[in-house]
Amino acid sequence: MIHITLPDGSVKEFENRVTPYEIAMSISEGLARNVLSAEVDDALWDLHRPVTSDARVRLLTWNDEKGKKVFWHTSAHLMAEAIEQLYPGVKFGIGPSIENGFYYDIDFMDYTISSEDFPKIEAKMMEIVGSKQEIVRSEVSKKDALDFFTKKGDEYKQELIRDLEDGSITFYTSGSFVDLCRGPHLPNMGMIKAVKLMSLAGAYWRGDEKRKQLTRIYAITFPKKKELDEYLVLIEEAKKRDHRKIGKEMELFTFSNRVGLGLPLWLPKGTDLRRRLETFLTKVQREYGYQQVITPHIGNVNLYKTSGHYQKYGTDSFRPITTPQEGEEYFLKPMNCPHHCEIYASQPRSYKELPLRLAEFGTVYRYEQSGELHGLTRVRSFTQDDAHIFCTNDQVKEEFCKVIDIVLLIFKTLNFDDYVAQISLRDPNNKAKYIGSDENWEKAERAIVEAAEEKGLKTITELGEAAFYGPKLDFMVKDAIGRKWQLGTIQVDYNLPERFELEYIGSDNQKHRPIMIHRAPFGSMERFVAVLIEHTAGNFPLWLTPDQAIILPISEKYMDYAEKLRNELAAQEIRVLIDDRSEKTGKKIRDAEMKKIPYMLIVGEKEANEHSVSVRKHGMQDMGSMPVSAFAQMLNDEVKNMMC
RNA sequence: GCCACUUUAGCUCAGUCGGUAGAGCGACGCAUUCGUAAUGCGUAGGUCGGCGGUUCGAGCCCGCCAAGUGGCUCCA
Repeated sequence: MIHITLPDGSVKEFENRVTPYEIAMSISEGLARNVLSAEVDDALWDLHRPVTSDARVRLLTWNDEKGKKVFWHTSAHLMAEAIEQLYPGVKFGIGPSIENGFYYDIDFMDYTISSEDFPKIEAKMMEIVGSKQEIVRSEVSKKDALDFFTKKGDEYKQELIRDLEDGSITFYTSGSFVDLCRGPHLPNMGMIKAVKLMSLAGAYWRGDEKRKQLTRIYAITFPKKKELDEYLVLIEEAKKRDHRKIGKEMELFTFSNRVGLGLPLWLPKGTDLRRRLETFLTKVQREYGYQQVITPHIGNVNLYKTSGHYQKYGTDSFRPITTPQEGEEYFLKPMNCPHHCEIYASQPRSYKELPLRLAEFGTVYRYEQSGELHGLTRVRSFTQDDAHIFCTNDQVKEEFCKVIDIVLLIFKTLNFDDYVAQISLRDPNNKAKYIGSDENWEKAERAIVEAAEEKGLKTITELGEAAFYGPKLDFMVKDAIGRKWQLGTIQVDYNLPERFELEYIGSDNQKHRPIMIHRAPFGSMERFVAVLIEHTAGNFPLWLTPDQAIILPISEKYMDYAEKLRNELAAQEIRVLIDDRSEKTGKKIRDAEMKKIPYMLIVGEKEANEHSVSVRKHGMQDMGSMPVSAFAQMLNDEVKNMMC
């Protein structure tokens, strides 16, 4: 007898072997129909692979992330099988499941393939699905595995096998298609009811730029046709939130080839919005004891030799600027910290001055490969809401807490609730590659972990992701189509204080080295605004939006009143426009709605006589009329309530 | 930078078989003076991304280049 413990704690007894499928059957037929895979003592398991000893078993369905992964991984095999049938002789790299679907990297040899071939491949996949072929797991020896793919002539699989341990290698066979795979898989392809090939991309074998580029096909599958349709609608909706589209429509920013790639031009309305964010943060930072500084956009090559960036990145960055007479070399600044270090070093510092917090909205320039540029999220010129905190070892934790407070205040003010904080620590097995003493690192890492904990952040911890100069905490959010971006960042740095020989005089009258914390709660203004646009779909909070209200006169007869009204509201710091076109009210409302202006003020004879406005809120119906003063009060109250 | 695709009016897009370009929105003008999501009529606006080739003739076919999009690699 063996004992199977289910997630709810119940225990079932079976003869000496049982498959997860049989376990599902013993619970209900419906479950058995829907179960995709299983988890046996934390290992993923094929449905028909027997369990032969006591174990904890969790049955996985489409509703489990892990169940989806198995479903999509099997789908990758399905796609590969279809492609092998259509293009005999192609070679396969890897084909994993991803967050939404899966991909397969394929060497198409002499075949050329484009998205026009997708329907053909999809049809072949559905044909294979129709045959409901079973998927069979087999354990093979390393030698047999190598022999198989040597014979097949697939050097990519051979390379993968060479890195594997003998005795742990498994093949999965479906129809004529045999693939090296850890599994597990669906018991048969028949469960896949809808397939869609999404896109095509080049991908270097093993992510190495120097190796061959394979063709990556992204695709997704579903157990129900309806779910595919819903997914496609979701993607269409997400595209409507794309900050590049909304940024153009709302006249926030633009790009010009003549100015250069990846160099954003902020239009008046976008600048307006950005300035308000900057003013907001500046005010918060003042309360937190920051001092504003301004530094130039370029720095002498020696600055970057001192900082170490020249040695590390000099050849990858923009080329230096050379002065005509003296031949001095300057670089566009790729970061603000070296300049700020020199401000710190400009005078002797006492421990009584620490923590010293220097803040700057500093525009930096970084070379990014042309193919990598993307709207406002990946550019070559951007403005960091940068600050550097110079403090003692003992102050690191408190400073971290305070910065987290600022980030959370911003997120709360802007209703960002879907973020993850990533703590990046040292690789414990390779401490040698990091600068700074063991003792300091441990203290700083502990400080970050504790600070994140105290602030109740939802965190993930990544070992080995720390920069060589210190551990860090990054705030990650997703854009409209699910891509993850780093926004806020807090980084401890032992390196620059060392390189710039920064010092302070302690209470013991001895010289000490400060610790530096880099931090940017927005990250960069460009990226933050991009994410904000996608987050709000352009419906910015009232305090941020470029235009808060628009006056819609019923006819030209009420233009005088509209003008008077505008002046009155503008005097109360309300940003208001007038639609003075000779259009019908319905048309003006429609246009104002589409421009996402929060308040529409319809004025005609009645309002002019009463000194009132008829208010319509964006996305809502008529709110009725109210005195002008009441409207102004309401607006200002709304703004006040938004500022946490 | 690499792979694939895309590029037609300010925007969104159509353009058949190769025969010198169209729509809607927007802009402008005229009429209309209007009460909660599109008033009517008219006008202007295009070296069809650029350069070269094939052809009697190229938006359409071919080549090169540029930019955009989706990825890869990288991101101090």
